[in-house]
Amino acid sequence: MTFVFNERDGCGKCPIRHRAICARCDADELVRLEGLKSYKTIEAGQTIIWRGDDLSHFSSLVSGIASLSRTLEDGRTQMVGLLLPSDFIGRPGRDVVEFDVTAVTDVTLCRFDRKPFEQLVDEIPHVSQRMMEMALDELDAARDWMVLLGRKTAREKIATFLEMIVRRDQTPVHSGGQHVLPLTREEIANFLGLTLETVSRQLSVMKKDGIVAFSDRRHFAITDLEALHAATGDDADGGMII
Amino acid sequence: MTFVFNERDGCGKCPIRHRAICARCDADELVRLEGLKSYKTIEAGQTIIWRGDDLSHFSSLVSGIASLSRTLEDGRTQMVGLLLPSDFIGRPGRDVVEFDVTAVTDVTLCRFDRKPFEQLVDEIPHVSQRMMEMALDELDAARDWMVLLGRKTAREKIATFLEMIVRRDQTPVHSGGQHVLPLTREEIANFLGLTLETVSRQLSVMKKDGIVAFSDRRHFAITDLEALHAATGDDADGGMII
DNA sequence: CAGGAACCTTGATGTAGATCAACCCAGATG
DNA sequence: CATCTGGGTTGATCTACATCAAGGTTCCTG
Repeated sequence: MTFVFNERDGCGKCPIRHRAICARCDADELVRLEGLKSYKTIEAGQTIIWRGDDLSHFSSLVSGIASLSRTLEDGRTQMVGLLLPSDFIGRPGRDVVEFDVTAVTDVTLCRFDRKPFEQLVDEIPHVSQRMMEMALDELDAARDWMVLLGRKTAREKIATFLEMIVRRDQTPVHSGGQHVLPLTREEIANFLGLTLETVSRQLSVMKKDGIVAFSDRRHFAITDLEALHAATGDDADGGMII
Repeated sequence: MTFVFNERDGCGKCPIRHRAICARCDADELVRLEGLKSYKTIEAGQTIIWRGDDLSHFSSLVSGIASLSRTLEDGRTQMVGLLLPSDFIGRPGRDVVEFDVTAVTDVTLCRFDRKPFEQLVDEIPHVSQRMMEMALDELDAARDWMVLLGRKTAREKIATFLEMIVRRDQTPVHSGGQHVLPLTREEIANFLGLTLETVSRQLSVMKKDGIVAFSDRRHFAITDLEALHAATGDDADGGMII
């Protein structure tokens, strides 16, 4: 399966040098992989890996956004994760992907071969510790999302989604409170277990309620953060990890 | 957060000796924790840990079934995982639980203190490797469940649930194809993101369809496995990991 | 063995969100 | 500049599931 990890405090450059892989490893240890890396770019909309494909190498997202999803035979699709820069595709121990990985925007990957990577995991204990922690964080996030999918109303789903986008937005100086909405209405729907019409309607309602303001289809600002949070259905402290 | 791992090939005794913790560690390494373990039993229905509680020790399920769930302020609750014997409660690196852990049946735990366990993870590389792999398996399972919660119909949810119960049933000789249903209708509903009435109705429909037969409220047999699978909405190969 | 209590089933009705459909708008393309 | 295309909005209608409600079982307890 695809394993995704999150490390937003990296340098933004090639993740081989990232704290993502190991905050405690010294340079020597990480240099081992340098020679094996290669870059690849994928256009928005293209599928990076299909469910069931062989996982010949590991990749780390350098730039762009990708999604992890599954589509049932009749076309219903559910997104199960969003990959942001420094997230990771591939997992040690399994050689087949369980979900489709698709480029949401143009994407650059830094790839390296499986074998040497697995060896790294095997030989450098910090790496598997780090990956364990990250897998556990992802697991928490997935379970939070299960609560959303199973029990939240359309409005709560949208509010939770917007709050998540805002929380994850790393835009240095949040330019006038403006945030980018990286997904189409349909993609949001597939993320939230809704239809695109419901997403559109609920966003309209929240505009009328004075919670969000769209300057354009892809850019919004939160005009009432309190109200947004109240609309999520979560309690004060509770928060997703991702 | 609570981390759960699955190792069905253990000895069924105290998990300290389990392959669950480390298949590759030698006896000496594992013996270190032996002195620290203590047992605790919890009655069915009791909460083992509340969300937000301090995680003073790690536990491993010796017998019984527990659930992992979250309840929203207004009472809606969503189960996010089922813990079976040899599953694990607690995770290195975080000291607070993100979900409620509740005993579904009477439960016996084998507990040991956090600090020594974290040290074990730190010092014995196989352990964190093993835990990473298990966390990744859980992650796959959680994502499969997200597809169910977000996109499947009530009937598909029930069918998937029954299929999962059957797959996980370790009963040595599946006594006449009989399986135990360990959850009440309400618990099933909370697992599947439904109401208990819908669960009851869909089970009735599947009885009429000749897919399941209940000998009693808690015991059933699958009378048409083909049809059961067809009703799950999954494709032929696709399967949950758990 | 009588009386609860917890659990389950089934029916009637309500409703959130899906589905179907028409139209709008912005950016690409010739 | 016209037109086309891929989103996006908004309305009308439908439906799967929730909600409300009334029994029915099973099992526990005195």
